[in-house]
Amino acid sequence: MPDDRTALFFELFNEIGILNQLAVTLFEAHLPDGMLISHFSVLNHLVRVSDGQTPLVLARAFQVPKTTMTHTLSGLEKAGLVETRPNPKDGRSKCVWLTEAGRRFRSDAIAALGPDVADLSAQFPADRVTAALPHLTALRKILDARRD
Amino acid sequence: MPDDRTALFFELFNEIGILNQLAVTLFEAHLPDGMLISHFSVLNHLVRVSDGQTPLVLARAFQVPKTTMTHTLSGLEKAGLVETRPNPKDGRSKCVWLTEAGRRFRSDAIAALGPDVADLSAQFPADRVTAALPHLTALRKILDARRD
DNA sequence: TGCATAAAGTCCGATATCGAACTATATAGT
DNA sequence: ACTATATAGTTCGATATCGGACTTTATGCA
Repeated sequence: MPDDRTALFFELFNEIGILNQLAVTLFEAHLPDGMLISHFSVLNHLVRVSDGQTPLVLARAFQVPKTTMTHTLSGLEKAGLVETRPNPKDGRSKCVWLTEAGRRFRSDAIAALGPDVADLSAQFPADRVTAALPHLTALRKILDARRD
Repeated sequence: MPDDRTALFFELFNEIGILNQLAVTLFEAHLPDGMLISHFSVLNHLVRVSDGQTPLVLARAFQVPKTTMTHTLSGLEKAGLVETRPNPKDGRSKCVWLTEAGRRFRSDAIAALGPDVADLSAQFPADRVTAALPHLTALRKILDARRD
């Protein structure tokens, strides 16, 4: 009966999947060699929110399994973009800190993406972003809460 | 200077990435054993749009590399959900056709997802979907056109 | 017609992702 | 304090994804 509604949600998620695909491809084209969106996203998150967070908190922020976050962080650490220290509050845990190189890498990446973003925002004005974003955020929170 | 705009787009794509993650996880939880969203999405596309399309057309529809589509289709074919026949118009090419099992699989999957979607649409009404969707579609088309 | 270039699909190698099982530490209940 | 259970993180094995190279067939141009 609410087959229309089902179809509507499928269409939404389909569109989200394709957009994600396109955005990842676009962004990764401007990142150096082995760096992926997953790496950049974590660095960006650490700058925007704050560093010193634990891997598990980061995994939850991006909604990826913790094994995936372990792998991503090990790549960042090997590249010298983050460093980890024991969590003083919890012996099982670690905290992830940005290095200077990590901050620089993030800045450089943003600068490299600048022209593309400028181009994009010429065709897709900021007010359309701000029109769509609250809906997406709301939906994300609902899905997030369901995942219990 | 338009650093705000850059940040805004990053936020949008970040939200899209997380939503994609959540949606894939939610959907795959209801698919049988080895079946993934990639498989379901292709079946759904073949039903909604039409079957008989070539792998390359499908790859473009989902914005994935053609090697990925080859792999996904081989999984579907091995499972007996699609079959391929030579393209009568082009000797290099094949056409992908749904089997009865493929149509049934897609129906069953949708039925299995029904309760979740119903649940979701109770919390996130259809008009919010229809409010957000045109923006996403427009952005997708812009990104799509850029990729030349 | 013949030849150069492009396009469709596959194969291969590298690696990102992820679930399951494991280790070490914390927490809760008695 | 002691034991049972839960949690943080890693390791391991399987596989999805993807870029690059290759094969085969089309197409464009002389």
